[in-house]
Amino acid sequence: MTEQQAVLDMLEILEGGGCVEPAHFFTLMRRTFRIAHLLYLEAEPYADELKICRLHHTFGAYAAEIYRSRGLHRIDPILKLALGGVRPVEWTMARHRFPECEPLFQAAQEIGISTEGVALPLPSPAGRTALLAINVNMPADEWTAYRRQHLRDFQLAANLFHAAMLEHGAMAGGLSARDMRLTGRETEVLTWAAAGKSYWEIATILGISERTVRFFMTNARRKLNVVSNTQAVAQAVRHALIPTV
Amino acid sequence: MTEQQAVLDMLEILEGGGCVEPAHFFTLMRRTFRIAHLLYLEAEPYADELKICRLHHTFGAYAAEIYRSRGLHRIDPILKLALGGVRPVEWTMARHRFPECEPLFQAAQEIGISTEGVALPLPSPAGRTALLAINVNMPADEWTAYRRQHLRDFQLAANLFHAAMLEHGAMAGGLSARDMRLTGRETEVLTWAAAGKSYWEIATILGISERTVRFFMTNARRKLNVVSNTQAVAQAVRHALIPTV
DNA sequence: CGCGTAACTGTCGGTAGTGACAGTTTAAAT
DNA sequence: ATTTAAACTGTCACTACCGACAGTTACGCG
Repeated sequence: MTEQQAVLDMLEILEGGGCVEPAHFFTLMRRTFRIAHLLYLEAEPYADELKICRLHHTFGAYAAEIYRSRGLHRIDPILKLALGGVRPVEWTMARHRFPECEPLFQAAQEIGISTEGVALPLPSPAGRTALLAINVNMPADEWTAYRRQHLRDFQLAANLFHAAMLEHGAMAGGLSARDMRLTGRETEVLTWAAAGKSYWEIATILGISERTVRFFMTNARRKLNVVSNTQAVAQAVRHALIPTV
Repeated sequence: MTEQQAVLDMLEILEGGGCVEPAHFFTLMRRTFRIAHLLYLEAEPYADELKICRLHHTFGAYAAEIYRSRGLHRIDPILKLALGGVRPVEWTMARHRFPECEPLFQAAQEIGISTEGVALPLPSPAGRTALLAINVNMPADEWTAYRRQHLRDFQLAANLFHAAMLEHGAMAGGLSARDMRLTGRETEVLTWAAAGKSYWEIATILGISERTVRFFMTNARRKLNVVSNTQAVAQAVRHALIPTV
C-alpha cells in the first residue's frame, strides 16, 4: 500500500468518527506518519491562567514532571501562540521569536526530545481552545520537506479528531457543558447585566421583583463558579452563553 | 507541473500570508481545484439570528438576491451545521437529513447551480464563527472520489485563508482598536476585574492604591462608553481588548 | 404521589462599586 | 521648553451588590 493511500485511509477512519480514544488516535498517527510524539490539549482560557479540560500526550510521565515542576508552561510560546491564534505554529520559529523560552527547549534536549515540530490550533466553538502538537525526530531540512508535504494531512486529521473529541465529550457530559447550562432566566439576567443594567432595571424590564433578579444572578454565579457578576458576565461572553451584541 | 505540486505551491502561498484578498483566494482555489463556486462567511451568533461580519462569494448577484429575497438563510442547514460544528458538512448529507430545506436546493437547481459541495467550519476565537463553502460541478460519484482526495487540501487552505483574514482584519480592523484604545493599566484592571477580583484585591496585586484602581476603571468605563464595570468587562471581552488566555 | 427543576418573593446586614470633589509626578513628544 | 498623556493618590456620600436567612408556586416524570 502506498503512503498516500495509507494517509487517505486514516483520514477516512477519522471522518467516520471511528476514533474517540486519544491513545488510539496517537497510535494511528504515529503509524501513518513519521511522528515522534503527539500532544492534544483542550483548555478554557481564564484571565490569568488556563483551565485544562483535556490533556493527552505521548511524551511520558518523566517529561511531564519536568515540564510541570519547572513551570515551563509559563514560558511556553507554543501554548500562547497556538491557543491564541489560528495559524500553525512552527516550534523553531517560536523558539527564535521568543528568546525567553530557551529553558523549555533546553529541557527537551536534556531528556532527549526533539525540538522540531508544529502545533496546530484547533479553535473550539464554545470559547474553549485546543491544540494538537506534533513532534518529529528528523533533521531540520528533512522536516521542512516532510512538513510541506503533510501539513494538510496533519491539519485535517487534527480537526477531525478534535471534532470527535468534542462530540464524544458533549455526549459523555463533559466538564463544563453540564455545569454551565444556564436556564432561560439566568441567561436573560446575565444578558441585561452585560448591557450595564442594574438589578432594579432588569427587574423592571423583565417584569419581576428585584429579589428574583438577584436569585437568578446568584444561581448563574454558582453554576459558572465565579464570585461576582462582573466575572460571571466575562465568562458568559467568553463561552458565548449570552448573545453577542 | 503535476497537480500535487500545484496544490502544495498554493498552500505555500497561503501559509506565507500572501493572500488577504477574498477574490484572489477564490481565483487561486478555482485555478488549483475543480471548484465551481466558493463562499466565505464570518459571523457573530446573536440569539437566534446571525450578525454577518464578512461575506464573500462567487455565486453572483442574482443568486444572492434569490437567496435573500426568499429568506433561504432561515432554512439553510449548511449554515446551521457548519457554523455550529467543527466537522465538514456534506451538502447532500445535509439535504437528506433536513427535508425542510428542499426549497434551497430547488432554487439552486433553478438558477443552474450545482447541489454538490462541502462546507468547512472555521471556528474563530471570541465567539465568532466562520465557514468556507465549496461548490463543485461534477457527478456524485466523481465528487466522492475527488473530495476524498482533496478534503485535506480544502481544510488547510480554508484554515490558512481564514487566519489571514482574521489577522488582516485585526490590523486594518476599524471597529475595535480605534475608539476603544485602552492604556496598559486600564487593560490590567479590567483583566483582573474579569477574573472576579475586587478593587482591594486588584490594588494589592498591582501594588497600587485602591483609589488608583478605581481611577483606571473609571477611565476604562468612560472610554468604552459604559455605565458599570460589568458592562465594561463584557465589552472588553467581546472586542478582545483584554487577553483571553 | 413524591421528586426534581425552574420560576418566583421577602428582609437584614455587610461589603463593593460609583460619582464628584481636587490634586502630584513622570516620561515622551512637539 | 512647553505640551500631552499616563500613572498615581485622598476623601465623602450614595447606591449597588451579595450572602444568608426562609420560604411559595407550577410543571413534568417515574
